[in-house]
Amino acid sequence: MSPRIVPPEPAAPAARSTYRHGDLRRALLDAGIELARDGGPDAVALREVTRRAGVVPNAAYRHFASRRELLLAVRAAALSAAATAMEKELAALPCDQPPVDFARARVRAIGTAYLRFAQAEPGLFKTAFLVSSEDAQGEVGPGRAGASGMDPFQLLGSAIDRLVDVGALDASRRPNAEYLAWSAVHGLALLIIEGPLKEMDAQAAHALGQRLIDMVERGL
Amino acid sequence: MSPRIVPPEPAAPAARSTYRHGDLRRALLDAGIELARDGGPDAVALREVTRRAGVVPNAAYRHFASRRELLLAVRAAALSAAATAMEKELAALPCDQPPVDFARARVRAIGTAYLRFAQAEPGLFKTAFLVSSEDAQGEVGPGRAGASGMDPFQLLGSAIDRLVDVGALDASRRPNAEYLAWSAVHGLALLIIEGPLKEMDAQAAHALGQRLIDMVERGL
DNA sequence: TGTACATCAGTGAACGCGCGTTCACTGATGTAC
DNA sequence: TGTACATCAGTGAACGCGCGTTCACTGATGTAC
Repeated sequence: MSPRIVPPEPAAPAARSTYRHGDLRRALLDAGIELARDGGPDAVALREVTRRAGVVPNAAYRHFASRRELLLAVRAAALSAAATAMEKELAALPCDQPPVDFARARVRAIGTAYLRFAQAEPGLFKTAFLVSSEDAQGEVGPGRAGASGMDPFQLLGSAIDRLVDVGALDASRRPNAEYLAWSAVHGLALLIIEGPLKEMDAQAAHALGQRLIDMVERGL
Repeated sequence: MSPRIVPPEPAAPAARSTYRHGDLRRALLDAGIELARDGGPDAVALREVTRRAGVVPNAAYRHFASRRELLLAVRAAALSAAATAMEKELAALPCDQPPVDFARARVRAIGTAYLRFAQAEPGLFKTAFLVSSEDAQGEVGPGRAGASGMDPFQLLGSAIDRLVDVGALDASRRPNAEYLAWSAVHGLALLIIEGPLKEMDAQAAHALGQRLIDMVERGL
């Protein structure tokens, strides 16, 4: 119908009626999250993000000082999503059990959620937990947290604290214990999403995850 | 002295007297290993590799079909280096101990070597163990092994087999046990070289590594 | 209620970068006679 | 032992790509009078 030859325009952004965008920062962030979801942190390219938002590349600089700042914002969102997944897993636990069991179950739930999140959202997982800490330097703030106001690492830390409180973990073993637990699930998550366990089906991976968490619980 | 103005030539490659190179494949591979050592797998760029070998970019195509093939060769070398580190750690173990202790010590030694290798050679470690398995598809062969003829994964697998042989691990727990052990050290290695434990000094990291390996031993 | 103006979000064009890869070539080497 | 020739390792030049970032601009918005 249209006499104009339309150049290839994959996933044409919703045409703006106004000159101004409305909420470009949000749109850029959403596009960044989408890219991270599909391709991990390396896929978050400033140019592609603006393309998806239907805006010229340098427009991003009104909202982010650099590609790095955009990536950190995306990473915060990914951390927040992970925290939310953990909170959800925690909320599903039955409360009517002995405190020791409950405390142990909480730690298990966090590990399980970590592994599930890695499998369900490998791109976001990598963005949240595989960006080198020097790239992410000096960024703490909110935005990384779930509804509880805690980020994933804080959730794990407080669950392990509780283990000590109820007497399920000797206080002498407490220091750095979160890194031991985290190491185990972190490593398995990577073997599953990028490593030799990639071909493993979700069910078998979940079973292996539970064995891993058993190992941590027994070994901590 | 020279009247010619020499353009900036960082780390000038040894000038060739002959037209032919001699062993360009080896030179490219060595340059690739050096780049991987300094910057991990992403740093292995075909152009930079040829630059360091003092050769024009497309010369690489006489020896590698693509950048990917070069990277796989570098990765094989990195795996081989890791295997050698493990063999060295194994060789240092005293043999005059009960078989159960010895078998356990072997597994510990492999984990310890894995963590030491990660700390000593983070770039090579990432190249060996962080390249996604689909990027590395269809590449097995030799060149990944140490003197024993086994690659790192085979070394771990056979150490765990021995645990079963001497009765230190129930056969029913054997399947996939290597992935549980691997997960733990893999995760810690990453937390140390790229994650929040980056600032930890080598000594503290080693101590934490030993605690982690204790945990695995107790929990397997 | 209407006009002048400052603000500043998004435009348009361009920069230089390094990358992987392809092409037709040249010239040193080693082999066959 | 000496020459003709095939092989093939490395050259030279170019391609198109996508990237991050900078510049001077334009035009819609909201505020002050």
